[in-house]
Amino acid sequence: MAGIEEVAKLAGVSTATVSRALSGKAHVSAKAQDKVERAAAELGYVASSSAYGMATGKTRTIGVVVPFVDRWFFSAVLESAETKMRQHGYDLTLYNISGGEDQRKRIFDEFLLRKRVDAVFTCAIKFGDAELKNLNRTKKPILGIGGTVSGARTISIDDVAAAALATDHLLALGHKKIAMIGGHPASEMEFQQPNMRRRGYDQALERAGIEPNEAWYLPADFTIKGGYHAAKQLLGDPRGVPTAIFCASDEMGFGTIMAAKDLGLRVPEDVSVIGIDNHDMSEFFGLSTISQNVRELTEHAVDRLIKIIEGFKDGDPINIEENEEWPIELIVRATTARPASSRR
Amino acid sequence: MAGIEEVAKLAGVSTATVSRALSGKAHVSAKAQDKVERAAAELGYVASSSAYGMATGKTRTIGVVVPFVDRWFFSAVLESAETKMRQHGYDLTLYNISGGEDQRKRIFDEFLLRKRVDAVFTCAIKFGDAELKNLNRTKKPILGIGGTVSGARTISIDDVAAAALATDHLLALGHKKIAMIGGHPASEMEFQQPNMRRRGYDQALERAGIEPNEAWYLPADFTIKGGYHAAKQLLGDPRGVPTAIFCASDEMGFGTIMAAKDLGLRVPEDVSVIGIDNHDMSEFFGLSTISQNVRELTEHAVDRLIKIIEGFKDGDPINIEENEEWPIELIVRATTARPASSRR
DNA sequence: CTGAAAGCGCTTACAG
DNA sequence: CTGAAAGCGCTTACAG
Repeated sequence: MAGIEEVAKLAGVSTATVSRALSGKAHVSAKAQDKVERAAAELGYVASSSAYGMATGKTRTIGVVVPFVDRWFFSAVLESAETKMRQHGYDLTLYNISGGEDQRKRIFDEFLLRKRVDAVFTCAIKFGDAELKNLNRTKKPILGIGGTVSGARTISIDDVAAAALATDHLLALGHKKIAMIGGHPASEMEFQQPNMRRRGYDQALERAGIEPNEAWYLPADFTIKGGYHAAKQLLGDPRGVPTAIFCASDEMGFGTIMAAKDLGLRVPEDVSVIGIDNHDMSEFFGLSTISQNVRELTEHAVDRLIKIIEGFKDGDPINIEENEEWPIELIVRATTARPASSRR
Repeated sequence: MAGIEEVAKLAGVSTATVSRALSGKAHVSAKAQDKVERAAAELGYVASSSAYGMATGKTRTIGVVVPFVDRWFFSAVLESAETKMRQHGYDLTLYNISGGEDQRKRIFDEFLLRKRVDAVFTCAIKFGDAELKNLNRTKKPILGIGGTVSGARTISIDDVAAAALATDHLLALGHKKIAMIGGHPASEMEFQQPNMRRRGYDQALERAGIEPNEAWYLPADFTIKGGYHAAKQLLGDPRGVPTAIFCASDEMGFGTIMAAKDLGLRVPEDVSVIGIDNHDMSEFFGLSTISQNVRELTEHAVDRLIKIIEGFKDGDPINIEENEEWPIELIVRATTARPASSRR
C-alpha cells in the first residue's frame, strides 16, 4: 500500500526522481538510484497501475478475444499469448465470446472501449463494421490470427493451401476415394476456415482430375465426437467407402481413427487419415497432419502487436488491412499410407 | 475518446451529475438523467477505467491464477469464470504459472501487486508464505478452488472421499483386483490432489479388507497419453492383471480405455474403468466417473468472491482459512460392470 | 541530474 | 437534486 510519496520520503528525494529511477526512462545519479531502489524494496513498493494509466494513457494490458477457451487450439493460443505478453510486461485480459450475442455486445461496447486495454488480439474472430469502427475511434490497434479480417492486420496461414496440401498428400500416395470431414458452412467459428478448407480440398481433387463427391463431404463441429460420428457414417456406408479421409482439424482426425478402429478397420491399411493443427496429442495418435505451429504463430503475433503499440506515432493509421502469411508444414506420421488396392 | 467533461457540456450539467446519472449510485432528476444518457450515447462515452480506478481504488478486475491453460479442467474453469465475472461487470486477467519459477515470481511480486486486480481467484495453486503475506498486505482477497490452501478461503471437493467413492463403486460391483493410475507424489499440479486421491483409494480398499498392492499404483501426468502408457503396463503384465482401474482423472481414463482396446481387451467385460472429473468427452467415451461439476463450482466460487469484495468493510480480515466443501456425484456409465469371474 | 507543479479523468464528501 | 472542488497516485514537460 506504500505510495510513491513514502518512497520519496524514505529515499530523501522527490517523487519525480523516484519515478525516473524506477522506470529507467531518464538518467538519475547512481547515488539517487541506489537510495530509491533500497527504499522501494524496503517498503515493497509497486506503482499503482491506475495512476500509471491516468498519467500515461497506457494500461499495459492487451485484450484477447476468443470464441472458445475450452478447445485445444484456443487454449494453446491463450497460453502462449499470456506468456509472451508477460515477458513484455503486459497483462492479458480475456474476452470470451462463447456466451452469445449479449456477452459479445457487452464486450465490444463496454469493456473493450473502457480504456482498459492498449490493443486487441483476436483469434478467429470476425468483426462487425460497427465494432471495428469503435475500436478505431478509440485508437485500439488490432491484430488477428486464425483467418484474415477486413480492416485489420492479421497473421494467418493460407487455409486453402493447407487443405490442398493435405489432400495432395493423399493423392500422391495413390488415393482416389478421398472424403472430407469439415465444418458447417455458417459455423460458430464465425469464420471462413471451414469454407476455405473445403475449397482447398475441392481444388486439389479437381487438379487431379477427380470430381468431388458431394456425399463425401461431411460437416462436423471440429471436436473428437463430431469427427467420430461423421467417420462412422462415411466408413459404414454399404454403398461405397473412401480409402482416405481428410479432416479439417486434428481432433476430428482422432475421432475418425477411433471410429475406424471401432468398425474393425485398420488405420492406415484400410483407411488413411490426415488432419490439420498438429494438436498436442497428434503425435500420440500417430496422426499425419498439417501444422501451423500455433504457439510460435501466437508468439510472433504478440511480438508484432506490441511493436505496433509501442512504435505508434500520432497520425499513423491505427488499423490497416494487411495479412502476413504464416507458413504451414506437412507432418507425415503413421495414419497415412498407400491404399490397399495399389499395394502388392 | 470523449471524456466526462464533454458529456457534461453537451448535457448541460456538471460532471458530478454525469457521473451520478451513469453510475446510478445517487438519485438524479429524470430530466437530467435523460439528458445525460442522450449525450453519453451520442458521444459514445465510456468512462476511463484508469480514472475510475484512481478515484475509487477499485479496478473491477479479478486476477485468475492457473498452473495450465491448455488442459481441459483449467480451460473449463477459465471459461466459466470469465463468463460469470463479465456478468458482474468484472474483467478477468489471466496469470498462468506454467512458465516456471521466473514467471511465477514476476506474477506474484509485480503484476498481482500493482493494484491491477481487486481480488485473486486461484485454481489448484498452493501459495508460498511470502506470496500470501504480500497479497494480504495489499488487501487482496483470495478464493481458491481445486484443493484447500492454508490461510485463504477455498471451495473444494473432498478428494479423499471422491477417490474412495470411485473405488467403492468398483468394490460394490465385486472387483477385488483394483489398480489405480494417479499422479506423481510431487507433481507439477503443485497440489495435494494426487496424494489425497491415492489415500481415498487406499482407505476404501482397506475398509474392504484388501491390502493395496504397491505394484498396482501407477503414477502418470493426468493426460490421455500418460493414462494410456500406464494402463498398457498394468494390463500387459503377464504376472497378473487387475479387473478394474481407477484413474485420478478422466483424461487418464480415456487413455486407459484406448490401451485396453489396443490390447484386445473389452471394456467393461475384461476391465472396468472409472475416472474423476466428468470431462466434456466422458459421455462420448461412456466413462463412469466422479463429477465435481467444475463449471457450477467455478460460477459459485466467482459469486462468492465478488460478494466478499463488495461486502468488504474496513477492519474485516482480508483472508481467512476456510474451506467450503463442494459436493461430488457418482456418474455410472458404460465402462464399469461386474468382473467376469462373478458373472454367470 | 533534480524538484515543484501541472495534469491525466474520474468520484464523492461537502454545501447549498 | 445539483455543482464546485478536492483528491486519487502517478508521469513528465519545464526550469534550474
